[in-house]
Amino acid sequence: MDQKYMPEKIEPAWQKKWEDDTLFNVTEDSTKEKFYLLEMFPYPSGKIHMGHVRNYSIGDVVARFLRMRGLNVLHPMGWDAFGMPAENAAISRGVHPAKWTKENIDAMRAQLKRMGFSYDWNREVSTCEPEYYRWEQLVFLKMFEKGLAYKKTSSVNWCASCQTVLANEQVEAGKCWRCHQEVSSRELDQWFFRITAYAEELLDFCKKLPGWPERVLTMQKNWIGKSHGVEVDFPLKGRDDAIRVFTTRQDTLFGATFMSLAPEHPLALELAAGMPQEEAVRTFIEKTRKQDKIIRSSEDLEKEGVFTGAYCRNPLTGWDMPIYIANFVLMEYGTGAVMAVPTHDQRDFEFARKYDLPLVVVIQPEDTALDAETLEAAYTEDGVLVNSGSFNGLPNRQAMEKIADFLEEKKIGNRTVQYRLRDWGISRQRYWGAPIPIIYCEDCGPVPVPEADLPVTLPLDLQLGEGGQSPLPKSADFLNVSCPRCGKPAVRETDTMDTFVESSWYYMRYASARYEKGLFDPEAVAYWLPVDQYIGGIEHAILHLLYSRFYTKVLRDLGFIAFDEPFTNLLTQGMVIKDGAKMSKSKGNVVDPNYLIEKYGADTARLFSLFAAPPERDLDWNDQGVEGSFRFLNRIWRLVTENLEVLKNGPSPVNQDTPSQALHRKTHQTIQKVTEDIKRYHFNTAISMIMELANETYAILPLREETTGAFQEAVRAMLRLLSPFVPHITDELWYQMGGTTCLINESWPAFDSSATKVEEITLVIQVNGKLRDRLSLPVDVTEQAATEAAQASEKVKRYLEGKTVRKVIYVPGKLVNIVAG
RNA sequence: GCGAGGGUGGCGGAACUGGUAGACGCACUGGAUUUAGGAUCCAGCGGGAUGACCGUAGGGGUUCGAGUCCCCUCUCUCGCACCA
Repeated sequence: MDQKYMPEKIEPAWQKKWEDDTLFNVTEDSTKEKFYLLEMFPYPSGKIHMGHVRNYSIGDVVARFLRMRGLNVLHPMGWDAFGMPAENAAISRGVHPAKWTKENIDAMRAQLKRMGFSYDWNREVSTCEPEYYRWEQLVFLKMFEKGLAYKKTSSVNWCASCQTVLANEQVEAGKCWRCHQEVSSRELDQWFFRITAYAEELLDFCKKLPGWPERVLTMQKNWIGKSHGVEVDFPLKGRDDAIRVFTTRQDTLFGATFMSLAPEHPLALELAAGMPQEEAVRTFIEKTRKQDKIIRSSEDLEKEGVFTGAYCRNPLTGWDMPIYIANFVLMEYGTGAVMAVPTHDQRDFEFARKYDLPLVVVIQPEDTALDAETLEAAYTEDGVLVNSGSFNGLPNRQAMEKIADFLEEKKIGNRTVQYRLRDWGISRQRYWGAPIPIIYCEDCGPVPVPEADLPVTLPLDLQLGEGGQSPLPKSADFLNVSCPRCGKPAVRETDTMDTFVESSWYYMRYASARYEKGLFDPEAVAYWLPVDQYIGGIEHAILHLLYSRFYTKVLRDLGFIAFDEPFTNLLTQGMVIKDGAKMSKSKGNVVDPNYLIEKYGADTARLFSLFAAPPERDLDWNDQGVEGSFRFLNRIWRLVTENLEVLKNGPSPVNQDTPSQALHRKTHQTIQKVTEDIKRYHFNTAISMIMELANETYAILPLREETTGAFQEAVRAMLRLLSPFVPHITDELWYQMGGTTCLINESWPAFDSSATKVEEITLVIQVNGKLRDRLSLPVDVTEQAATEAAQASEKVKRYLEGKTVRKVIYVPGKLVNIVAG
């Protein structure tokens, strides 16, 4: 009696066999073409979710497919194991972060294995292990040496609920990216990575990453925010020095009527000193500095300022310009000083109206004169220069160049570029992270930990504080050391590194995960890296992907590696949606992969997540759709098990009868289509083509002597084509049919182009572009014969009645269009 | 506001360089089988007054022919947003 399809029985058995046979473990092999396929590693939260199932199913199809095509495929998995949820669990449940993390990793590893993903587990990496982060500390020291890691006091983003600092990239619309609480600002002594030193290269290589989605490159480009402009000196009245401003609108220079300084500008207080305004200026500066950073940089903040009492001179007009302190001017961008052109900048306009400052129109539309008195908003469009001395009459775009030339000639200013990108703040006032390998000595200042003393191990015997504060500053054992330079008592840095540092290089570690002599074995890295295909969520478009690109360039410049970009091709998969919303606990629309595996098996979970939508789009989860995928696998199961005797024999040659030839053709068309579709990551259409093949294979039943060969061929191809998607059921059926090798070690089926050829084609006949008939004609029909056949058609004749044929369009193999009127 | 990407049956989605719109699946309808339910199998399934018509957000254009190319409008999603 045939056995029912019971995934819960066969799947674990195959997973065990794969593991026992170390089927997925790879080594460097210079005789084979390598392919490094990587999916973003997960944070070990304890359970996989549908996003993981989808991400890793996509990756596994590609990995298994390329393996079958003969490539040496590196497909590793690991854990982004540092981070706050571990600390939160420690606080709420009293478990140590290390224990919590380890248990979660064990649970998730088991789940991933239960999904049947083809990872080389020998290369598993967990970033919270000293064997991993010690190399990150080494890189930190090298960066420190080169000035790429440095410390400065600055106003930083502070998340009160997470009790730590956030990088600019980790603040989303004023809220913490992780806990979504309001972010405020604090003055803190922080470590930074000098990512701005690579701004130009990070931007430039956007053009050199053709394998990345346009969307991601655009987001990175916007984030880096390069703008071209000029720096201009405005001489201070009564002093020898000048205020330097950055502007992208040098064409409006003649309209600059006052100056705005950031409250943090070094000259702010100095200029007001001794003036009647001094007290007002001091109060204003204090007030603004106390103000929340995010509120301060939001557009709807009322523009406010205060006059310093000082003046500078417009270098082109010679006018005296009052100098104001303005709350909307940011010290971190440009020079912290802005020349104010109220007629052509909306912010300056509002400011000028409020404080009754002069307005001068210098650009206006070609045919309309603007009146500064009655202007209701700044005119920011293009136009022609007026009130601008010798530049009058020039279109402003041209004037930009001319004025820039003029400024450079007169040595008043220089063309320059500015970036929006800021340096990456990596200090975190957290416990569960990689310690920053620095020691503070009263005499020597910050001293790097000697390389020989690495790693600086995170002590595991500490208890977390009540409010989530790091226990490191209170741990005498950790804290107290002697200065490596002078030997005097000193203390360790107690901040840990942002976890994005770990994820910036884990993909290199996989190349030689157990290597003990350095970050990685240079030969292994030279063989495997860069990653050929990276797959992950779009939410990392800026954060992780920009940091990784930066870190790669740093490692290159430190001499560790020879490539420029870490990920040659990037695929960003869409979210998993249910009932119109992203799956989330708060929405209550979460589907647990465990439940799916129990009810339908891993193969169904994989199949549905690949079939329901193309990878880049959001996937709408539908329980009935899952049933459909399960049903399909049952169909495949029965197709094989009910014809096992026939399938065990053979394969015998395909007969020449019509049904056999039709199935034979469909088999080879399917091989061709599925191969092409997997190559371009159109898994949903690949699967639907296999479904069609299954339908046609069923249609040939019941088997007769002469159709056996075609049937055997179709089934054997079908199982191999399906195996990257649903590896368990296909291996099971393959072995039942007498196979002795797992399908991942079989070769991918080749298609016979002569088999896909047809003798007859359906030619579409149109009259004036409208479909009127379909004719079955030989493939090699001549244009003349096709045209004649078309005009002979009864259906077509009716439409031609009373009309003259003016033209006939013939597209070989497709259609005949008769133009008549 | 700026930038990017989308709008195709009841639903998820197909359609390579312009050439049969709606593959495949879900849901639904009818039938077979069954004591019944489920499962399975067969058939149908864009709309419509069911032979000549209309249909890919709406409007215009190019073309023998447009979901696909061009222009305008609407709409949704995402990213950035006082960056001088």
